[in-house]
Amino acid sequence: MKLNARGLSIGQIADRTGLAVSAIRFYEDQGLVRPHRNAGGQRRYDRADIRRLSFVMIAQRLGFTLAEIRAQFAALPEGRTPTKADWSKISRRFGTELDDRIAGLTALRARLDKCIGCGCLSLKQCHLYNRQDTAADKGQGPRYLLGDSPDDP
Amino acid sequence: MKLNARGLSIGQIADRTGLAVSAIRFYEDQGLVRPHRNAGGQRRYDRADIRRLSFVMIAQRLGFTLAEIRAQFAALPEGRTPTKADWSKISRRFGTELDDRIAGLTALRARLDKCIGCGCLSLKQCHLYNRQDTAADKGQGPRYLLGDSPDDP
DNA sequence: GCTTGACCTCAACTATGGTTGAGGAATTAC
DNA sequence: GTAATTCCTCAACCATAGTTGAGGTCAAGC
Repeated sequence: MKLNARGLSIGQIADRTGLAVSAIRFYEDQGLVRPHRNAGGQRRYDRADIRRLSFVMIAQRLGFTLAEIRAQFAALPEGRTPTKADWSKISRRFGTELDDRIAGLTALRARLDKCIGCGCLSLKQCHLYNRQDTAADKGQGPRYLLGDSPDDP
Repeated sequence: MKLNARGLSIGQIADRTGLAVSAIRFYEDQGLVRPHRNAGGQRRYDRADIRRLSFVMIAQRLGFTLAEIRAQFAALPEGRTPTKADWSKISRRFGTELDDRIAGLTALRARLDKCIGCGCLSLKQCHLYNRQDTAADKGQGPRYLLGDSPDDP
């Protein structure tokens, strides 16, 4: 095996990360990784790119979209290889965001419980669906979502 | 306005639920609601369908896919209109499932914290990605996901 | 009875997150 | 030096969750 003229091939990266070659190319399209090219036009990756791609996998597992991950990656340094401190900072951001999401889900879960317990299914205004911060709510009054009409059985 | 010859039109259902007409038709394609047709071939809905569709909206908000919602709806009675008890039973199922998801996310969040704290970013075996119940894991040994090589800085 | 609005089907298009395959070029192995 | 891999780009396709528009029909108001 040759030394690849400095850098790992996409297949080697795929083996190291467990990602499919097609997924790695796709992530490049999405601006998540920027390999350089060798004389023949083939992609060559740094070792640091393995970390970058692994981080993508983890963040996806945590429920983040590629666009969100790309946005967070904007905080990584441009000129130099990210340090452990850079990665820790990003990890903490994801952690905070994840906390918010868990809190949101927990609140939603509590509302569901209230609905089950109080017969909300026939209430005029559903605790679960009204006055939420959904984009669709903007400019609209409360809707009768779980009740057919005010006195429905 | 005529009485619609027993049943609500799709436009009336859209007004009551806040859903787009196109979405309601799509949910029918997905097997989530089964309106009957009048003599002219137009869809006519029962009042109970409003509840059904509202439940779809709520379950989606809770993070469930249409396929999952359809699967849960299989527990609703075939011949008769679902009672409040039927809906409560389904709500509790979603609640339990939601609890599991929140617990899963919380566990993941804890692993992320461990990674941040212990310098996991350079560990051989990442707590966040190894030995998970992911389909991709099957038949494969542990991978060096967040570490480039055993002694990488 | 006719016009207007609501409804019909079907196909195409949106975004997200990729995979698959065609046809060809580069690299590696022997 | 040649054969086997691996890689390249580009286009098409998968699922999920719908929206949009074309072309045509049905229902309701006056």
